[in-house]
Amino acid sequence: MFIEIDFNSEEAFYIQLRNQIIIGIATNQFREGDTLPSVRQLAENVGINMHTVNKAYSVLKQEGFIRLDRRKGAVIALDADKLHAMEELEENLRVVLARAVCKGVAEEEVHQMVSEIFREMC
Amino acid sequence: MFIEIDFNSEEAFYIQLRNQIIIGIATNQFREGDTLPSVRQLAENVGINMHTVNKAYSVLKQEGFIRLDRRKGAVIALDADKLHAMEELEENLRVVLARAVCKGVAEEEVHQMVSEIFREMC
Amino acid sequence: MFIEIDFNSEEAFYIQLRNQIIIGIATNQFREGDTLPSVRQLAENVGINMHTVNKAYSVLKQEGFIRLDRRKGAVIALDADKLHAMEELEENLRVVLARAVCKGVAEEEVHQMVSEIFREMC
Amino acid sequence: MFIEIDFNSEEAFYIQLRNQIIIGIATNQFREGDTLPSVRQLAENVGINMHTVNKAYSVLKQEGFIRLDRRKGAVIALDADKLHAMEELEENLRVVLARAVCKGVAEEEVHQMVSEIFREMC
DNA sequence: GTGGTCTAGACCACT
DNA sequence: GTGGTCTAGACCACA
Repeated sequence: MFIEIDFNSEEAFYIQLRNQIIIGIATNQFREGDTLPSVRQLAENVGINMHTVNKAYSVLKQEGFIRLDRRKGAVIALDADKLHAMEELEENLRVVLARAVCKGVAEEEVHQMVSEIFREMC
Repeated sequence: MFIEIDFNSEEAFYIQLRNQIIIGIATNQFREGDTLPSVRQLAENVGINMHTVNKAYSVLKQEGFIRLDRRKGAVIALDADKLHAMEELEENLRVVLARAVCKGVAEEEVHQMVSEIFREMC
Repeated sequence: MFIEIDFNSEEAFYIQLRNQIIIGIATNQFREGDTLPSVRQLAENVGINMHTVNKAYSVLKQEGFIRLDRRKGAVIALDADKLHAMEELEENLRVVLARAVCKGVAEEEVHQMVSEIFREMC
Repeated sequence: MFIEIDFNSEEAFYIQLRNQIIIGIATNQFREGDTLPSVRQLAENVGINMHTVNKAYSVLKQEGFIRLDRRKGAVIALDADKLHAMEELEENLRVVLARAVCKGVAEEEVHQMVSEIFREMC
């Protein structure tokens, strides 16, 4: 899977990294049990510092997307705390949709977009 | 409208402020042409620094939700750059939905949640 | 309160720092709502790097001893997840007592030591 | 006796191994003079590297729980340096109890837990 | 002035 | 060779 950092983005590198890995999992490019590259290796590949990758991995662990195995490194492992995920989703959606609504996006358009994104995933 | 800051949140105060105001607009608590409270007044009400409110207003202006009028202060004024809004929405949704999908949330559940949020707005 | 780092200890600086702060809370030298020194200030006082103090604070937050307030910095705030605390305690005690038992320490001696330590605290 | 490694634990494998063996001794599953499995065998059983088992045994020796015999391998042999054990115990207890006290555990509960653990041992 | 982020380099513990 | 720890210095966002 390709992971790329946008060096001009506002978003912190470790957040970009985190998001791309999560999208990678959602699109089945990474599967439960797969191993992520070592911090050093990924850092070199994308051209950022080892410690920044480390931070991304720590966050992913804390958010329940990976676990850190001393032998294998970072392994995809989803804690299925769906209740918490639903709450988080709702809070996120509320903000994201509010922005869109203000700019005139219609409910139907959102539903279409959701369907489209789901087609890419799964 | 109630605006409240979570002082322990990870999110910067000015981002919390911005988000709540945008939700306020989407839920019609603020309408096109309405005036937001003065920087000083809002700062005092929610218990944060004037500079922070100022920053929130600047961001809102830059993102096309308000205009700053010398006499009236901050006035709700939506630039309806829908194309840009759609692109932004898609990018945001992609990350937000990926997180949910990983934790086992189903497409149907997302559609329901979207509908529910739209019911609260409009 | 005095916080001191033993530069010859096996234990990581940030763990020493964490432990001393926890003991400080247990002995009422820090009370709920008190503010810890800023990372820079504490780092200078004890003679270690700012980032190391930061790490200690992060761990304390994650373990539910402090919360990070953007205005006030690190504030003593105990999440009273007693159930989890009891489990953790039992696991810790099991190891600590096993070591003592092997070396001939008697149950009565442990009870006395526990009582003594509780007298220092509270 | 069952020895099991938690590959996702924060704790180093050799520390986990050491702790479990010490608990094994305290609970009389290993007795003075008994022989521990060979490094190679134990490594294979629990699924870790020989070097790691070796390290655990070295630490156990250094801490006075076993001696390493050329012919018999690792033999349970407790140096009863009780004074040192008491000091170590106190230091450990101070931290462990402080954590518990902060989360609202009462002295009485600790005494009960100590008694319970002692019942399992001996 | 504060913490957050990023980089960088070094050493060590662990596997 | 891997991650963990520590140090250090720089810049920025935030309050």
